[in-house]
Amino acid sequence: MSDREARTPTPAELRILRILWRLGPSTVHEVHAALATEKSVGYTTALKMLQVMTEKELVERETVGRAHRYRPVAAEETTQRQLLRDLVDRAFGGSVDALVLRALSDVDVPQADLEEIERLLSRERERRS
Amino acid sequence: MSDREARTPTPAELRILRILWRLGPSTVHEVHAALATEKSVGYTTALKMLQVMTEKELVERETVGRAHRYRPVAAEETTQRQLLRDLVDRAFGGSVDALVLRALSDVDVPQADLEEIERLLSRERERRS
DNA sequence: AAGCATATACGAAACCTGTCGTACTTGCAA
DNA sequence: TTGCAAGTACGACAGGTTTCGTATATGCTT
Repeated sequence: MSDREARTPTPAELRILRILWRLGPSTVHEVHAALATEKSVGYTTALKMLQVMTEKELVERETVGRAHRYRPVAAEETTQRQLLRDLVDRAFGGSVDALVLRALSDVDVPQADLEEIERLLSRERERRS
Repeated sequence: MSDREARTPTPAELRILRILWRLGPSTVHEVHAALATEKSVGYTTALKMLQVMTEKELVERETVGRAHRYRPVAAEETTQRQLLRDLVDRAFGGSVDALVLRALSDVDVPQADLEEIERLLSRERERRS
């Protein structure tokens, strides 16, 4: 249990990571302030989360005076990929395109986005040729 | 707590749902047999899961002699959409296309799949015009 | 009718997540 | 130098998930 596993972050952990990706390295105070705008939560809760996340190596911290400044260990992109991989495996039998197709068939996706994705997709496809 | 919430299934629940979607309505015995091929787990564990899932209304059951036959309440497609919606909200700031783009940039997606998706995408786009 | 095989029901333990209260530390201002 | 403000550390608990052991019910075979 003490080692390298790179488990996917829990929902509460992800909420904090998103704040750190947005704000950059931040103190508990700053994280708590940002968190409190979307969800009522105590200061020590934010602190404890960050401590646990440090333990799990989801974040690193640097000492600044008497306080700590936290930063995410993984880039947002990396974590998003990991979460997608996880979902693809758990719910789509490992097929990325089954997931993509399902996502695109969502009625909420605006027409304009479909066109945009189509453009990016063909660019991506060509990049690989 | 007694009512309509439609929470997303937990990982273990999803494993069972996938079996039911694949096999159709099944007994505990059948679910356990299928489950055991991918993961070593006791019979009563499968039974208990199904009981809890019935409680949560993730599955329904019908009595067949002394046994029960279980079926998923929601279609696979519906659950996949729900899980995607959840991930989009938690990790992609609500943007479906951010998720799709990230999924497609995965190096594991074969070239042929990109082409396939492109085809389906343009069909979907036209369907909506 | 007895007894075995096959079911379900139920309770509880181990673990994880998320929340917070309380105790402790430390730097700085008066 | 004393004490307050601003921090961290730690323990604990409530709730949920996952696992399984044990108890109980029931139908079939002889």
